[in-house]
Amino acid sequence: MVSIRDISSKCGLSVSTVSKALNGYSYVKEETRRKVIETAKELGYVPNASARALKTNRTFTLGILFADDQHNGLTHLYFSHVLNSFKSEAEERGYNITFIHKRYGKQTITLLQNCKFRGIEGVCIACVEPDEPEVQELAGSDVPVVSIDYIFPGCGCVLSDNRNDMSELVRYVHSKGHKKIAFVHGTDSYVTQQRINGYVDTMRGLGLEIKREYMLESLYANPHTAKKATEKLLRMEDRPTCILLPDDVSAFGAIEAIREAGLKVPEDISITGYDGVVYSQLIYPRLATIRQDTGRIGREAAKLLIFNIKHAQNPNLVPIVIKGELLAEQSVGFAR
Amino acid sequence: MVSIRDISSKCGLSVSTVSKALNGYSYVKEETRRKVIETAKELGYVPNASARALKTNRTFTLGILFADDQHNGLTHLYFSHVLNSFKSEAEERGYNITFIHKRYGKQTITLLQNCKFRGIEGVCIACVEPDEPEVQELAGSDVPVVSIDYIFPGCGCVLSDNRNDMSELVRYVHSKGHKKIAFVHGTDSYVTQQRINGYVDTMRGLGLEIKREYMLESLYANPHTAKKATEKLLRMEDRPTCILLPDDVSAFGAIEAIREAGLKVPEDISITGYDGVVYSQLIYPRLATIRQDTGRIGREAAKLLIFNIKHAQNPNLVPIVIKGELLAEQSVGFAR
DNA sequence: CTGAAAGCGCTTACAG
DNA sequence: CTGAAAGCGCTTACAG
Repeated sequence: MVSIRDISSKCGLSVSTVSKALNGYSYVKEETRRKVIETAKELGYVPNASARALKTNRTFTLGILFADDQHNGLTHLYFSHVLNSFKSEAEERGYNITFIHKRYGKQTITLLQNCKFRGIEGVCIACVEPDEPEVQELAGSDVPVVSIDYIFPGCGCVLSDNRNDMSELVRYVHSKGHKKIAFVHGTDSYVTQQRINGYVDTMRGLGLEIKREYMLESLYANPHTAKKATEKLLRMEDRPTCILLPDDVSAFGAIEAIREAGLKVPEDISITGYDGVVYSQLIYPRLATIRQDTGRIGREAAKLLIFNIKHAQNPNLVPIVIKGELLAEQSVGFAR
Repeated sequence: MVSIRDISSKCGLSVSTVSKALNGYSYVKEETRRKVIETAKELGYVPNASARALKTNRTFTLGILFADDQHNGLTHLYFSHVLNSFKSEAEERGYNITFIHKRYGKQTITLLQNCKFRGIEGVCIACVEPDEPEVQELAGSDVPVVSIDYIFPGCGCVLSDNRNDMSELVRYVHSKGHKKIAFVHGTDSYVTQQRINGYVDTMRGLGLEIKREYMLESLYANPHTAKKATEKLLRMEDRPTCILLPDDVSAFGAIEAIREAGLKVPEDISITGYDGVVYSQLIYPRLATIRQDTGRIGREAAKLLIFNIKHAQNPNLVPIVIKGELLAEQSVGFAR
């Protein structure tokens, strides 16, 4: 590997001058700079990130912590979109992306130790069990953290506008004449709380009855538990005319249950999804849903994290809320 | 940050002894080792990866190059699954994962330079425009490369068994009585070539006519171009009784075209997908398709890459072929 | 079994 | 504008 020293001897200059010329700092005679750069190219010089990091204490590396309760990880349709835009934005700003894990050779260390070890400058936490002690430790450490769809005290965060988006969804369904609106919600979490609040308050505001039996729990992104919940709702004497599902994948499960019951969407019963993944718009009937602006969520998260790295003494902790978009599609019909 | 030097002074030992004790090499008195480890824990010592890498020339970091022609990147359903298992396997073996890109601060460098700069030990190339000069440069360099679904000369690779899987699909469709089998294939690539070969040879072997008009090109993972191609096939006088699509996402486009033509799957026309993504089994009719073993593909790629890093002088370049699984589902009916 | 010394490749005050 | 020197935190022959 050719080093700065090779350039220096070839040019007859000191190592420090070469370093300055290469990095464009301080005063270096234009001619000298040109000669150095030319020689570097000629020799195929590539700097050594480890050496630089050791000296400057900067790695320009952001970590991603990314694992949901069902271990979908990267295959989670919603979060893979968020991650994708996070990555683009971060790379554009000169940062590298890596994944945080617990391995250290053949041993196991904590997530925080892994970050320290590798000199990771900041971490984006998404789609993770926030109650895990190691995640808490990381979020409470001096490593800047930005979370998505969850609030860690003292950390920046980007949130989708669950409460208001949910409210909009309920109002839309109501505008189609529905009064008996069931809500199959995800398991308990910050997001779920927000959505339940949006649902309950809006129902109340519209003067609609909130039936305890109309609110069922199901795992996120799990069509099977969603199917079960839907079946339960369909069996009720006074069954709902519309079912709100926790996400689009769950909606696929609901559709299956409805079809197996010999019913049709939206003629016999209406449903909605959540997230607005591409598949929800490729089926018939197209799914009424909330399309999350995953591009903005990821980009804002990257920007915020980088900002907070630069302003570690005075980070921006105000939640950034990203509004979703109602897709008023075919799976909601007029209530009869 | 507490360093090895802090431990050494606290213990009254030399830095070298501390290093040896911590790393478990060479002879260190058991008592000494215990004292060092205890003090390290007490002080909250975490090693410095940059310093170690600078000295040992090893980063234990694998790079991912990952961008398809349509810039789906991480959101590509098939490849995100492959990546997910690649990541698990690599991390279990003590390697870190990062993404390769062209940024160097505010400047742009080549992919190979980025790898050299960051000391990346090996790269997994997936879902990329293999003809790009920078990708070629990387694949032809001394950095070990493993590719997925593509063969770079001199590099290891993991391939799905496109030719045989395609053949199995055609034979399955034929077993249901279909003779007029159209093939909407993806744009030209290694994978496409293999599948076309599988299609053509099997059709021929079954004594079926191969109509030039039955073979149409469409972008991968693009429901819109697939829909267009399907519409074209449906308008033909002598239209096919079954259409093979390039992937499951495309199949969604085909289904739309068929529905809009007032026809039904599989009663009026049969279709198949490819890849076996989860959504293909959540719709009605469930999609007949080839389910790729993305878990194995990713794991084998990681294992192979790590093997080739360790055996750089004598790498394993024999393609690893991973068979898919035929899902004989509802979207193919009996030909009338 | 332990330690002194060199050095990985770079950056950066400091002096000139 | 240029250079000598120190040092980032670690590992590793080598000597004892």
